[in-house]
Amino acid sequence: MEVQSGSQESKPVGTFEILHEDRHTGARAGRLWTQHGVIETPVFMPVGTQATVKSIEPRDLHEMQAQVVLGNTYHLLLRPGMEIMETCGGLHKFMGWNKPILTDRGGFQVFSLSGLRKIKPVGVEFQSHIDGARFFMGPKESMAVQRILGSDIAMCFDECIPYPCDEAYATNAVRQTLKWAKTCLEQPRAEGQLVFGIVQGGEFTELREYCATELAAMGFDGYAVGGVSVGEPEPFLLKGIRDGLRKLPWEKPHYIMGLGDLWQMSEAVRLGSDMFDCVIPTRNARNGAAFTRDGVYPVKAGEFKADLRPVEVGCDCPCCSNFSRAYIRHLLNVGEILGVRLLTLHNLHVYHKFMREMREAIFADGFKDWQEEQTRRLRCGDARTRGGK
RNA sequence: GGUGGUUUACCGAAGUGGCCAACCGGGGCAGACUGUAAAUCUGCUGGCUUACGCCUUCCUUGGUUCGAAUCCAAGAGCCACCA
Repeated sequence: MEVQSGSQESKPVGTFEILHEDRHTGARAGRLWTQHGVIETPVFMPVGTQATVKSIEPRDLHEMQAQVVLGNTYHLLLRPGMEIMETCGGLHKFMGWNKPILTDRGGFQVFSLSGLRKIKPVGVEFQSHIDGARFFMGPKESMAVQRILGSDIAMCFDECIPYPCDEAYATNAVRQTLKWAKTCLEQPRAEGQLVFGIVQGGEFTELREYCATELAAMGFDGYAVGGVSVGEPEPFLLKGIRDGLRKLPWEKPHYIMGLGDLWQMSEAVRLGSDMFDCVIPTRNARNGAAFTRDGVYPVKAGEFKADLRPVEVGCDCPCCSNFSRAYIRHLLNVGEILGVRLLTLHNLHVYHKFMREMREAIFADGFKDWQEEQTRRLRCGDARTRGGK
């Protein structure tokens, strides 16, 4: 089937076009055609684990020009459950979002809920974090759930290992991941649903290269690098990305899972990555952190008690256009939900703008300079005093 | 005017002779957060110190005691009832 883009063009679902490659780096700007529309890359995908990007709604997402959001297999299977999801006609209809959705496969919960599961050859025995009920999820179950969810991009069920992790364990996890990837690929899917394979391998270069090579041979619609940003020091994180990308087909979309530090994303783009997701801008907003192009700062801090400047000077998001730091700080400190919502809007706005600028810089063959400038600001800038008085 | 009660750190509130620089809430401050068990979690919240520790504290003053936030006396503030 074919999809229409903003212009009158149309291409088959699953097509990934690299529109331009930066002349001086590995960065590229592209377009991924999905069942629910075109995704322009590099792209940041807000995380909407439980069928909502916490505290905001689709209208907000459209306004900030979000192109695709995440949903989570594990969490949505537990609640509301697939019977209801089927009745409601899938995740798009259920949550009122008509643009692309990528569903995470529940494999991350193998990592994040490590105390509540047992890994077996055919899948993972989970114990629900809600009521303790035991249930099983393997590649087949995960894909079945993602089919019902009807996401545009389904992720392969895999084993995400922690950091640190010894080589023997990592090797075994890669073996498992590859076996499950093959099974996933054989499962029935929703109409137009793409499937991405996930490279694991921890900090071990050969393992990651091996995993990537094997996955590439299976022929996925796109590829993800997983097992990064699981608490490892930044040099290991970047190494994991480089190792993961090295053997992947260059012409397919590259998704770095869970990566959400602005500078780290720019670095990953420089190496040839296209897609990112992360809870940082949303979760940290709820915890009072304001993201700016000059770094992060806690708006909750007392020094902003009477600060009339917007959260970020020069920002045109709904939060900064209308409200002061003093007000946002007040809302957060008295526990008013509006504070959380406004700061979430701001942070996501910053993220999306960052991605759009990256894309422009790539088209202009100026990615290197752009990134250097951003690095200076993000890592050495003073977020708190941005814009002077 | 009389009788009874009460007074603890920013607020509330434990503690009623040594284990008390004083439990616990709230508030305040700081930090953490990378595919969401997260509008969460951690630390600090008398002074000086990185810390060990030292110093000054539980309304005020005086006393009892080896030792007092804790017991006694007087005073002050607040509360209740009686006149």
